[in-house]
Amino acid sequence: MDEARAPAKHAVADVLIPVAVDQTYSYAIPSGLQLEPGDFVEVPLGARKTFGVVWGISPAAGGKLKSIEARLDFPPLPSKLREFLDWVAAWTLAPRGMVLRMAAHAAVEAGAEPVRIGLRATGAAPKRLTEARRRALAALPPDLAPSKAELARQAGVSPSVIDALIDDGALEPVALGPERAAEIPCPDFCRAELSDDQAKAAEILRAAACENLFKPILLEGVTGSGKTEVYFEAVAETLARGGQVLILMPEIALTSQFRDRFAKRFGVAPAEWHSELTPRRRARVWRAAADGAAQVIAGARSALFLPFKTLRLIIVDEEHEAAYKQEEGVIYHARDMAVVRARQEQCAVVLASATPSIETRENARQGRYGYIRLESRYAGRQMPVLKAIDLRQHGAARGKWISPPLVEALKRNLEQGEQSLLFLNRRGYAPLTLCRACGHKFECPNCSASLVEHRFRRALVCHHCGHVERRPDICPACGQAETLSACGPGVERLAEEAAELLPEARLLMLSSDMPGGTERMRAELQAIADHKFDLVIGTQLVAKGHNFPYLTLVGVVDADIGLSNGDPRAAERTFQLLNQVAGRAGRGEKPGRALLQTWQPEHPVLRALLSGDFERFYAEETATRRLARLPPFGRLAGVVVSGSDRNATEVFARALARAACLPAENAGWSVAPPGELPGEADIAVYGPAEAPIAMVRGKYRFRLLIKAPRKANIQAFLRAMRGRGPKPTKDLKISIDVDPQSFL
DNA sequence: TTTAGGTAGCAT
DNA sequence: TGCTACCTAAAA
Repeated sequence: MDEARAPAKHAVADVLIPVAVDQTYSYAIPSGLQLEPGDFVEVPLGARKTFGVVWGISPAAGGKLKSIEARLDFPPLPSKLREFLDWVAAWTLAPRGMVLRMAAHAAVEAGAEPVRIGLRATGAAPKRLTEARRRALAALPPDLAPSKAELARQAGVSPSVIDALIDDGALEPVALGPERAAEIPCPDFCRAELSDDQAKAAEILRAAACENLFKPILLEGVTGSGKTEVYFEAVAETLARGGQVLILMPEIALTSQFRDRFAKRFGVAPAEWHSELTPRRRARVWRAAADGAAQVIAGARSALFLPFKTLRLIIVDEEHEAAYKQEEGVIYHARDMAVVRARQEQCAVVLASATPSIETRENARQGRYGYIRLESRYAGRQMPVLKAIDLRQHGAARGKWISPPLVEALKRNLEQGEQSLLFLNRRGYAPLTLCRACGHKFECPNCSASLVEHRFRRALVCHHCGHVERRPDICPACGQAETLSACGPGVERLAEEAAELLPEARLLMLSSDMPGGTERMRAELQAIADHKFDLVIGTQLVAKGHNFPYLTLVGVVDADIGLSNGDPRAAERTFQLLNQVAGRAGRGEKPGRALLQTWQPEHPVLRALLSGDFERFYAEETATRRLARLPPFGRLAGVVVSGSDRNATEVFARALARAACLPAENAGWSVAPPGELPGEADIAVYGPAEAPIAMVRGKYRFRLLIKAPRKANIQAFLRAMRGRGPKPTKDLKISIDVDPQSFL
């Protein structure tokens, strides 16, 4: 057929759109529109319009297609990022559209950058020179032009004075360029003095950063060993070579002290990325990542999806932190995905921690990751001395929680003018409220967890789902007054006790549910660092990230909390947390110590912390993890759900068993990695990576794979699910016989 | 994720 | 019969 006379055929763009579908949609490319993969476009979708990203271009196709409306003015998504997004979607079983949304939303949500208008003196004198006008002109800087509001504020005049000056022709508006999203860090601004150990470690990281090859490295160093200074050297090296650096951090609260340290080393603060940024700022940082203007971005887990132009180094700080798990929407583990992204970009990735996760430690041991260790504290500082207080011998008085030896230590520390921390990882006043007359227990109506009394708020709160109710004065079950009794300690109660014991101490209680938000939290953490308090009582909030140079004594009120809650990671988590808390002591000039109140000083976690023999702990814990096996299931089909969140996983396994009309005992949960699921179950159900399941306000949301030796098992299972059991919801997505690949 | 289009339940 | 709340399928 004569090409020239055939009806005009348009090339077709396969566009990924930010909705919960996995496929790309095909659109006709209008003639005259040049498109490349990665380009942002506007497309019609049903009754509305949305943005999308061109994933591929094919020559032409039959059928009627809707047409692309326009090419949007955003930096195109680099191909490596597109591959990464595809990979993440496949791994997490999330629709690719949702992964795209996560990565591109920031660019689009803020809309067009508003044009900034500044003011400049024309040189012409105003017709009338009042005092206010004189002040306004005097406040005008010679070089750069401020905005109208800014000038009015600086001169202390009302904006109408400025307007009048513009009308008079004394000032003229000028268009200003967009605000800079990032300053330029200087690799040699202020080199830190490194110890021999640090220098050696830094050299290895620097070399890795130069190679332009995928290289994961675990940087393990005791609290206070100066890991940050060490990886800063790799950052400096990367900057010197013109590459971009991503520094992932678990919490935003961390960033204020971190940015100071960064600024000290590199002259300016890094660009930041986290959920508290305004949409406008986010859009700017996004662009700055894409055009290379932001050379270093420090951010929370979602920074992993920024469109870096030349990403050459990723740091995952505190890699063991559970905050790296995204548990809603696209469910992923940012630490693992950081490794994947590094592979995609062929660059180095440094996982830093004092107490690495079992997985990372194991990867290092097997040689899949490089391994660097810093054994001693920086600047000759000593590690804190850890001691157990055996509660079987030195129990606290009835209704009290601070044991005599700890009371003694706190008093002495106060007398010496030094700062102490009492740590209890339990918010509120008391974890349990009972009626002494009838035994009624206050439970959450949604999740049947016991309600925690918050005395300051005069409320009973469910820490599981957020349910709040007023604390009644009479028992709702038996109607008697004054019989309700608070059982067990929370930080509020501990603060009460401490205030009685040390009335003259300047005391601060800190927990994440205090009103005032991040702002106030930061101020209070700073006040602690400035020694404005003698005694701090806090939850794990005080354990993370912040340095308190005057803190010399840490008292852990209940070192056993969390050891027996059934979570397969309980031991690991407790070990990490207690190490972090204890490590707060003695970071300044004076040596520190930590006293751990415990009922079980022989527990492997306590033993490891007290002896400092982490090696043995890791070996034992890894072995335990490997051995985690399910009870044999006999001839009946069983359900196994794998994942590390014991609560959600187990609940879900049970729900599935019920749906499939199986006895509850045939449901189990496992922490085995997907490839190593125990063989006993006829049917194994497992989710991707770390977090197959997210619990959303009492409902469960599932993304699943089902694996079974025989297809008949699966069919029977599905039939049972569709039949008598609870109806699967739309959140229950089941795909069959798909094996997630190992990510390395 | 968003939205149009259906259906059940209930008041008019 | 109209209205709303709730559910579901489809979006190129």
